[in-house]
Order: sequence, then C-alpha cells, then structure tokens
Amino acid sequence: MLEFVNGHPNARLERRDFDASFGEKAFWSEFTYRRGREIFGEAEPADYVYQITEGAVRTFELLADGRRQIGAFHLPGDIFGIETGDTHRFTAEAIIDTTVWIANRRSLFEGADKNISAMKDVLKLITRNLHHAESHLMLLGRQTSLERVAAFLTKMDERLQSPTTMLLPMNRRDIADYLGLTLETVSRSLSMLEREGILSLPGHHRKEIVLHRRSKLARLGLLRLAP
Amino acid sequence: MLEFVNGHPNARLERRDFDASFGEKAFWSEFTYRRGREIFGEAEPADYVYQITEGAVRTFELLADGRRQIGAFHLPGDIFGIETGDTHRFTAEAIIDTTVWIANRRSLFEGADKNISAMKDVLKLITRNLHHAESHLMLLGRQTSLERVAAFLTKMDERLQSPTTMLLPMNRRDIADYLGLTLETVSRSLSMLEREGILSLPGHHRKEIVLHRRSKLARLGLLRLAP
DNA sequence: CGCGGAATTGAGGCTCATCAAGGAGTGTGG
DNA sequence: CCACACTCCTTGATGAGCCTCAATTCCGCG
Repeated sequence: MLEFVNGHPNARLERRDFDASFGEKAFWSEFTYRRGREIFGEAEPADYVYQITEGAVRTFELLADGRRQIGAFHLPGDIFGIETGDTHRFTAEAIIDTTVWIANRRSLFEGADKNISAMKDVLKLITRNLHHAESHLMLLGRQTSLERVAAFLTKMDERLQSPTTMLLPMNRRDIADYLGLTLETVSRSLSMLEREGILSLPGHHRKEIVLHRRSKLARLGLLRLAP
Repeated sequence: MLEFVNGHPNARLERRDFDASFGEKAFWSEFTYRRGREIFGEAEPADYVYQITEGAVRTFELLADGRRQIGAFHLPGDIFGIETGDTHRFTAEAIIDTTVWIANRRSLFEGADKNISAMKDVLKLITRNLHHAESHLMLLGRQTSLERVAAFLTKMDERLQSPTTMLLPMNRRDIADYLGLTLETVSRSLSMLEREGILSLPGHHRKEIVLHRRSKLARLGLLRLAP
C-alpha cells in the first residue's frame, strides 16, 4: 500500500489553497480508496496527513489473536493520520469508498516562519484526539452496553448534523469494536432502543436510523456537556 | 481548594532553573498535599502545571452515580495538569502524601521568543498523554481482567525501574478504577498470579509486590514493544 | 438461482460484578 | 495495656450482563 501512496498514481497533483486547519498553502493531492482498503498500516512511516472529503475511515489496533479496538471513526472534514513521531500507531481503512486529500507532512511543516502556526495546528489536532480518547476511556471502562450504544448514536447524530435519517457508514462489527462489545450486543441494544420507541431502523440493510427521542437517548448515553 | 492554591501558602516562591521538560527558567514553587486531598477539580481553571517530586497522584472522571474512571497515575518526575484549553477535564487527587512543583501556566508560556520551545514541550507532553490514552483503549475495550492486571503490573514495574520489591502507592480500588474492573476482581487476579508463582505479595498491607517472572507477566499483559 | 455478507434473534455459558463475611493492620481513647 | 472503630484486602457464594454458538432471514451479486 505504501508504495502505492508514495507514487500517487491517479492523483492530480496540484498546488491548492486548502481550507483546512492548516492556514498555509501546501501541496495536497486527491486520492480515493475503495471500501475495505487499507490507507496506512500500523508502524508504517507517517509521511502523509489525510483529510476526508467523502466517505468514512476507521483507525484501529489489532492484537495477535484478532481482537480489534477501533480508536476512532473519521468522517468528511476530519483530518487523520497525523503523528508527532515517525510512524503510525494505528491502521487506517476505508469503511466505504472514500476520497481524501493527502498532504506530504514535510510540505506542511517545513518553512521557518510557518513553524509557529503549523505547530499550533498540530497541537490543536492532537489535543482533539486526546480529548476524544480520554472521554472514550470512561465509556469503555465504566459504561454498560446500552449506555455505550446510546452515547455512540448521540455522537454520530451530532457529527452528521442531526439528519432526519442517519445513514451509518460502518457495520455492526465496526460499532462493536469501537464500543468494546460484540456485534450481537450492539444489535440487541439497537433492537431494545427501537422497542422503546427511541429510534427506528427503517431500511433493509439496517444502516439507516431515525431518532425519535434524542434527549432520552442522550440521557441514556450519560454524555457530559462536552466541548 | 483552588483558592488555597492561588495563594500558595507555605510555598517558598523562588526563581529556579528547573530541570524539567521545559527548557526555560520559570517560576516554580513547592507545595505538598496530604493523602487523599484534591489538587484540582474537574472544570476548574487550568492555571497551573504540576510536576511531582515525591508521592503519587490519580486523575479521574466521575459519573453522577459514582462510577469512576481513573485516566492515569502520576509518579515522581511526571508532569500533569497541563491543558490546552482553559479548564481541567479531570480531577486530580494525591494518593499518598505528595510534593509537587507548581508553575503558573502563564509564566511558562509567555515571552515571545520562548513560544516555539515552550510549544514543543507542550506538544511533547500532550502527545505522551495521547499515546497513553490510546493504548489504554485496547486494554479497556478488549482485554480480560487477568491481562489488564498483568499489563498494569508490568507497566508499573517499568516506571518504578524494576525494583526488587515494588511498593504500589495506590489501593485495590484505585487499580480497579484504572483498569475498568472491581477491586475484588483485581484482588483475585493478584492471588491467581501469586498462585502461579509469577509474583509474591509478601507485606501485610499488600502493597508490596515482588515479581518473579517478569517475562511471563509481560506476555500475559500482551504489551506491545511500545516506544 | 445459489452464494456470501450482514443483521437479528434465541439458547446457553462464562466472566466478572455484587453481596457478604472475616482477617489483619492502624489509630484512638480509656 | 486493651477495646473499639475503621480501612484495606481476601475469599466465597451467587447472579447479571455480556459473549459464544447457532439458526434464520434478507439482501446484493455473480
């Protein structure tokens, strides 16, 4: 995969004023990954930074026996793959067909006078990741399965700007591996929430969710009024 | 508590070349907290940064019903309480009598030419916190109780520089709230490890631990060869 | 049409939590 | 000096919550 990225085949390489967290012009190039494809692997050199324009990405860690913990889902607008060290500490995969803008890390951070503002941007992104991970600790360590699923749905609803029908890009196993559960438990929790009238699962492949009682769902998820 | 810190009673205020991550001189002052005392609370202004010289600190988050998730333990040498925002997102308490050096955040970060190096230091600290939190996600989401306890002991052993007898500052409940377990399960896991001959609990108040088979313990904890 | 992937649902089992009892150490007051 | 309370830990008994295994359905796709 990495060789593939290095060469950027099929990528229109162009200078672009990219309206990202980075206030500087930099070399970005567009790239598309098919559903299920790896974007970068654990321990690979972290030479690129990614921003999603379309699609969804999971970043995760694997144990030798196959247990998987998804650390985060990334949606359009999100930047991922940023590291302060040399290598990635997670694997990233496209959940569905995904288009990203890729920037060479050096092109973003080099330049003497840019250092301050670039560093501020990095700090901001790393801090956001830290806050997300820290709030996930409470969920994984101390919340029940129903609370986890409710918190997840509330957060996704927020990130998707509370659409009438929310279309989840990830499958039940992804949700389970994110919440530290099994896919069956996630499925049962969703069915329970549907039975309670809090949501509906109208579609046939079950990735569409309509929330009926957002405030009740949020209360179930115990979400604090976070930033 | 905060008013107390603000005034720094009993604190010798002095200019000091402090051999910390911060390469700059700054105003630090020494302060001591008794066992169990709060150092700062959730949502309080994050005006100070702390470095432990003696003792141990837990940082944690509480739910309304009392469930507690400890995010980290801090030992001598560790810096904690650093935030990029205005307020703390965790509560910090002294686990045992603890002496810290406290620096006003402004005194560390102000000064035009210091900005780059100070920012680098902040980034380094935040990154360390991020890595710790991320690796804790796998532990909380996907590892068994025995694996969690083994991983915890291996890490503590490392941080205490593998002493012959490791003296844990925290009690079983603290360990449990850090690992997402109950204190009984932690106790049973320790007893099991002792029965297996991997460690001994020689003392009477059970905070002393002697590791006999570090490599086996590490294997049980599934620790990756982390940075 | 048949196959595989994804989700749901049920039955049963395992891990860990809960509840409870008791021991040992420590501190306090008589 | 002892009695008593309190904290911390261990251990046992029981049970709840979630996992595992399995069957079924529905869908998309070659």
